[in-house]
This record gives sequence, structure tokens and C-alpha cells, in this order.
Amino acid sequence: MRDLVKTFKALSDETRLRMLNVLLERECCVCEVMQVLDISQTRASRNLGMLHDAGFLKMRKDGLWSHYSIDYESVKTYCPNLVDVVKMALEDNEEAVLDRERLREAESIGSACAPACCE
Amino acid sequence: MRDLVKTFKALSDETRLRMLNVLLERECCVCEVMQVLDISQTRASRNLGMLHDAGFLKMRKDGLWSHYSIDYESVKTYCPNLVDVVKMALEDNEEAVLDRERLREAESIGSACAPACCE
DNA sequence: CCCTTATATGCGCTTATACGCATATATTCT
DNA sequence: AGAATATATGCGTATAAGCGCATATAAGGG
Repeated sequence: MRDLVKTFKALSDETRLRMLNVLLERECCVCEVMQVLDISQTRASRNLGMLHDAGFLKMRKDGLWSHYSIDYESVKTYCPNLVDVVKMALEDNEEAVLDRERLREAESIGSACAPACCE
Repeated sequence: MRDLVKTFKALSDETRLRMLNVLLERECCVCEVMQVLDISQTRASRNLGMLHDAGFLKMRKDGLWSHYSIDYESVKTYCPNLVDVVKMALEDNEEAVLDRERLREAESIGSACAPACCE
């Protein structure tokens, strides 16, 4: 029960929903997330950490960068379809669409952070 | 986005998850919920109100009693399967099973509150 | 009309959450 | 080794959440 509460707490914050939204598109490093969502480094790191701690994300260290991505296996074993619920709910959401656009722009003009981050 | 946050906030509390658990069995009035979950009247009323406000429950007034039940239509239009996720997650949960047992006991020996409540 | 019962709510308190600032840690490059 | 960059974290603070107490509201019964 405590784990289930933790799961939903992780989802009950706008910043973290916006993060899941962009990570559902593709893996991102912390500095990409902070630039796409236009939030501080502290805020990006803390909230990505919370989503990771709640089992929604997996993390991959690569040099200076921490790459976060949806951990489909972990989430599925706990709450089937929960990530899909978020995805569907944000599909047509105005702010979520804008964030996904900003993510694509970052891709087309090179990575949001240092070039070495996303090659 | 704000609505989605509100939806998940409603689910990120143990009391409210326990409430959904028993209401997934059947409609209950406030005094039944407070007795099955062994919580105060204030707490029962407030948290049922929050779940109602978030669109998870519908309310039916009948004399002195307020009967709450899952509002499948409302929830489905907003977040398909979200209530099912909760139901599945709590299916084998120890505390949730105990609450459902207490609910059934209340049924077998008459309603938890005044007899007129659940005829 | 008063009393009882069920439910809702204003208020105050306690605890939890979210965040920025500054700093620590870790890695790469020179 | 020292500088630069990316990320994590301790601390203080502002805001929100949860709850109990007392009280308000509302419906029924005597």
C-alpha cells in the first residue's frame, strides 16, 4: 500500500508529469530535461531522481551525463498500464505537446546540452 | 495537466486508496466507511469528498445518509483503466484484503451504522 | 418544537512537499 | 594537478496536505 501511494505521489506533480511526457519520446540526460522544460538544474535532478526512486525511470551513467528513460519492465511488474494512462492523458494536452515540440527542436539543432551528451 | 495532477493527488493517500478499495466492492455511506476503515468521521467525510471532487466517486443523498460509489463513467472518460489499475494493485494487498473482510462482516451482521442506512 | 443522528466545514496545528541557493561529487580535458 | 562541466545533495524556507476539535447544517422521530 505504501508503495502504491509512493507511485501515485510521484505522478501528482506537474513537473514530473512533464518529464514523463518527454521521456516517453526518448531517453534524455538531465540537462536536456532542464532546458526543454525550462526549469532549474536542482529541480530537474531532484524530480528525475524521485521518478527513478518510484520505479518509473531507469538511469544510465555515461561520463558526466546521467541519462534517464522510462523503465517499462519495472513499472509494468508493479502497475500494468499506468504509464500508458499518463501517455494517453497527455497525448493532446497543450503544454505536453509544446514540450514535445521543444524536445524535437533540440534534436534538430543538436543536443540541448554539450554536443558530447547525445551522440 | 492541472486536472491530471489532481487525479493522481487524489490517489496518493493511503486513506483514499483504502476507500476506493471498499467502494469497489459496493456503495457505502460515510459511517460505514469510517467504521470499516476505523477512522474519524471528519477524516472519512473529507477524504470521500476529495475523491468525489476528483471525479472518482458519485454521491447519492438519501435522508440522513450520503452514499458514495465509484463513478465509472466520469473516471473512464478522463483516464481509461485508472480505477482498474488501483483495483489490480490492491487485489492481493494485505491491508486491502482485511478492509474488504471487515466490509463483508458488516454486511453479514447488519449495516455498520443505523439499520435504516442500508436497506 | 426539541432531540438525536449523519454529514460537512471553519480553524488551528503538525507534518510533508517543492524549490532555490550554495556546495559537494564525479568525470573529462588540458 | 587544475579547470571546466554535469549532476547530486544539505539546508533553509515557503507553501500545501492531513487531521482533530468544535461547530454548523440538515433530516427524522417523538
